[in-house]
Amino acid sequence: MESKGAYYITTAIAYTSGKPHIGNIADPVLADCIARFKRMQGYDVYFQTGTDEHGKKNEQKAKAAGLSPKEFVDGTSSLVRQQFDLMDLSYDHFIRTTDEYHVKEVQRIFKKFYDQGDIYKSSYEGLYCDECESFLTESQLIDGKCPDCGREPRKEREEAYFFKMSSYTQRLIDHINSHPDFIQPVSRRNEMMNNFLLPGLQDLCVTRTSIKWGIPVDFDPQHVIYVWLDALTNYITGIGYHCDGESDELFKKYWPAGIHVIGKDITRFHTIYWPIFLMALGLPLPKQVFGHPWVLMDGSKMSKSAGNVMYADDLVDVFDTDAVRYYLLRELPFENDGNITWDLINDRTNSDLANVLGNLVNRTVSMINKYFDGKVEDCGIAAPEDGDLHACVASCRDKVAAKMDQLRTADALSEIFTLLKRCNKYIDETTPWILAKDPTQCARLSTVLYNLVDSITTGATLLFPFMPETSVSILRQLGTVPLPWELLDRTNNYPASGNKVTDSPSILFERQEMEDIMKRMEEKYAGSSPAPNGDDMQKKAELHKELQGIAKIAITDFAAVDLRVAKIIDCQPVKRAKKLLKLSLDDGTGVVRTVASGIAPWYKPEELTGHNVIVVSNLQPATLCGVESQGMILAADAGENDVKVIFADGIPAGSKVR
RNA sequence: CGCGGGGUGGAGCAGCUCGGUAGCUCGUCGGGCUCAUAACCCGAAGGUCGCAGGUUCAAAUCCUGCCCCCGCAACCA
Repeated sequence: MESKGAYYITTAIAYTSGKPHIGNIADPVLADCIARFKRMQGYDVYFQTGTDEHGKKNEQKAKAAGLSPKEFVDGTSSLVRQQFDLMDLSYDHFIRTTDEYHVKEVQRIFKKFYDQGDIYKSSYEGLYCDECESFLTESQLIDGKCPDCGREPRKEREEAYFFKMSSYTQRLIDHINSHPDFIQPVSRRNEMMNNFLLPGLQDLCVTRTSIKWGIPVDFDPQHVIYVWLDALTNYITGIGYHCDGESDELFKKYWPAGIHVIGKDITRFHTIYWPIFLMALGLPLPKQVFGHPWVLMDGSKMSKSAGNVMYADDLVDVFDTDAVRYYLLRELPFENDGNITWDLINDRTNSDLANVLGNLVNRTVSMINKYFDGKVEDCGIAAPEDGDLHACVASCRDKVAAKMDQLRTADALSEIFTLLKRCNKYIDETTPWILAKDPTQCARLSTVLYNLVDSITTGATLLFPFMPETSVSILRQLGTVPLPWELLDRTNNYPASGNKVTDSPSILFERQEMEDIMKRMEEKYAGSSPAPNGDDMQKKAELHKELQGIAKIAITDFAAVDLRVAKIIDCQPVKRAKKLLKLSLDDGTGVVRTVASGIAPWYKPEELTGHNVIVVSNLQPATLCGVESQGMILAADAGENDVKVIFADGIPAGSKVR
């Protein structure tokens, strides 16, 4: 097949602070689908993904785990890669920002920017809080004080390198205006223009001295190159770009990228800073940046603290890789955030994959075995009802391609399923089981079944980018191989005679009931009790996992926490704070203890006054929204978005809790 | 007045850029069929498109105000 040209596709590189959840996986799955589709169309595709490994968060997590930063990210990077591989991603290269070639090239790029005047050394002057070791902006201050600790910040200058964004702003605005497809979806483009570009860009601080775990500026090593210049450049370092020399063949062939697939939250970095870095390097800009929406767990953002995280490996255990891929590609919307729950994915898998697709293949193969001993043959006995089927099949390829051009994987899949449903309908129209009873209709029956096999072959071939394993499996059962792209808009591609379908058809997707799924998850996380529905089951499994994972402490550790009963003598809302209540407590000492507590959404001040609560009395004081909090009161997360204070009414103030 | 996104039949989504019979999937109900994974096919019910105004011959779509939800940020000690 003649190549239609090079196409370079990337995902955002995943941050290595822990195991990626299903929402993080959606991005590479989407990119993989596009990559596979482009390959099928005849493009010469290079698909890169990887991990972003520097930064303070990893530094801290590594320390907490008692590992060196590199040891830590080695572990999490391979965890990411495991999850990716589980989803059958066809990446050509997996880059790590700790890879030697990347580190060296980033340093050279930095130097080049510096030499040509794009980066200058200056000092960041601002208000600095010694306690929190961080710079604050005017707008962050609360009554002129640090919002975190309430201390008076002082003016401080810190040496840092800045990238002169302003000099490229107009060029970027012009580029975006003249390339309407550059930022997808369109709503993101408007957001970038109105909020960042038109008001004018500030120069970007591109180094830190407070971070150690990163790529040092080689000519000024106490500075570490800050995340975006490090992370974004992976797209060119990964294919062998050399800023002060001849780039590798790979780079010459594939740059500029056809598309960067990213999550919507990092659109700004990919559509403003990244293009400007590229302009400064004198490189062409990527053709397209797609900031896709998120996958939400039952309507809210997945997060470990909320306990609503779903992982690819758990889902694959239950539904298989292709079903999970299918769900993500079918349900991840284009504009708005999508939703995932165990029930939703099971419904989708049962109705689309088991009923429509799996059953179609199964009934077709079964009939051919039953009536013709597995042999497929077109005896050329056409009938009027064949026409509509043929038209549907022949038009499918271009409809799917049109949707894929717009990155609408959900709509593309829906086109393929229109074809599959048409096949099911064709079976009803032609009633093969009736033809089979009439020996004179034998040739017609054979043609009907041939038409079915031929149509499914087209459908299965088109399905490949979405569900590669399933596609191959269907074609194998039909005794054939994928069709070349050029033939997909025609019918009668299947050999007119000679091929045989498998004599032992296998079930592609088993129908599952939620109860069975629960049982399996229960076995996996033994100890959880049966649950009434899938979401609940998920929560229990997560909770069990969480409790297993918590390190045991010694009794002396617990003894270090001083808990006292205290009476709430007054309670006031805190101005400018939505969640905080300021409590005045009598802890038996006679001195009023003030505690700020984030319970305002659940309690009115007057409901609390007079009650006794348990307070952690020896907690390091901290200031929240200008209120110095001397301790914390105990409360429980009683459910989804519900907090209950633990009352100790009837116990005298000052009593020690142990 | 912090920034941003959203509210469409029971559920999940599309339609909104460029106004003109509200579409898809699941579920429900009724019918058909028996090759097949209680699968498949046909039909039906079900929506004043968050609320209130405005522009217009015409508004889910454009404008204004309000209500509610969700992210981020901040304030969960």
